[in-house]
Amino acid sequence: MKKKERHQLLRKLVQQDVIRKQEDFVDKLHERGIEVTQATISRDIKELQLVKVPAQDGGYRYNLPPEMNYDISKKLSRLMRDAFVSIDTQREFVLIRTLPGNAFALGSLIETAKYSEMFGCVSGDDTVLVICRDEESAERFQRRIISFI
Amino acid sequence: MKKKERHQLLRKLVQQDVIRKQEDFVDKLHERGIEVTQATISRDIKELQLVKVPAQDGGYRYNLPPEMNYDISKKLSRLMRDAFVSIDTQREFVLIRTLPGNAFALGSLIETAKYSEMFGCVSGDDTVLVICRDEESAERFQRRIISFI
DNA sequence: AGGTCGTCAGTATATTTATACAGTTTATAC
DNA sequence: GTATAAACTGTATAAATATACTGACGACCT
Repeated sequence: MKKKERHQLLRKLVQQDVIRKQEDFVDKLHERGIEVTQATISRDIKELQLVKVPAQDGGYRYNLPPEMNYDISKKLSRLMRDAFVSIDTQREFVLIRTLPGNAFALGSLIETAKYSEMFGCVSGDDTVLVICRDEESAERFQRRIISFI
Repeated sequence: MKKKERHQLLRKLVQQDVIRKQEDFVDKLHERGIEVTQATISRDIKELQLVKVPAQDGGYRYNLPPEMNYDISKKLSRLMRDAFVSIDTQREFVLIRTLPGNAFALGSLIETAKYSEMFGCVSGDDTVLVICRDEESAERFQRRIISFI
């Protein structure tokens, strides 16, 4: 296992799992049979510029570098302008319709952005369903998404 | 000194000074005659969702929450579209020209965004001069700025 | 072969950060 | 007023993170 590969993996992990502390990374890697220590993770985090963000649930979680988020934000903006059709809320659900074939990409971006209002997200061909934490979150989320257009 | 005020101050400090660790906050507040301990700062940071970002210089610095940066990025984008006139580099300097009266606002935004390429920044009425770390940074910085248009 | 340089990672530890607990103040109800 | 609860902070310490130091490994020489 080379450093480069590990870095790749860390980026992936930080996006798909909730990493609260560096030991979580160590554990995840151990699960995959990769031996590393917290010290190495600390150095990796420094190189990758991952950040520990205080989360809305009172905990903490590691995240991609803020700069990357610019990119995500930009991509989201571009995609929304290109493929957005409509958005609607119903209780804690937000339904976003896109031009056919674009929903999956949009869903991925939304997932990566990890909005705090969001609880989960499924996407089909022209529809993204976002499940928020509650009704209020759903409205806030809708406003956010609209602001990208 | 109420918590609210302190939070305001922390936001200001984190933007205008380089805060490497929580003790730096404590020191800055002491300088202003405000008594606080690291524990309080830790809790404040959690509430304000400030993040400790690995910096390009090998150190660390605290920053505004990534979400806020979206805003800054958006504002920058809007202002650039509205007021941008031209941009040019010369060695490690980048000169941005804007419509009269807009340079100061643009400079402030650029300062807030704290681009790693940037060393310093002065703004007049229709001109922002950005001093980068070196020639390469200057070019990278120019590309970045252009991408906002 | 041996020698030198550079990268990388572990161990041990220093440094930094988070928090349990307790005390104080401030708001709210009675 | 007094009682009770909630918000806030410091102290002490636990927990988490960063790093000095060291050794291992490989690349590239002579």
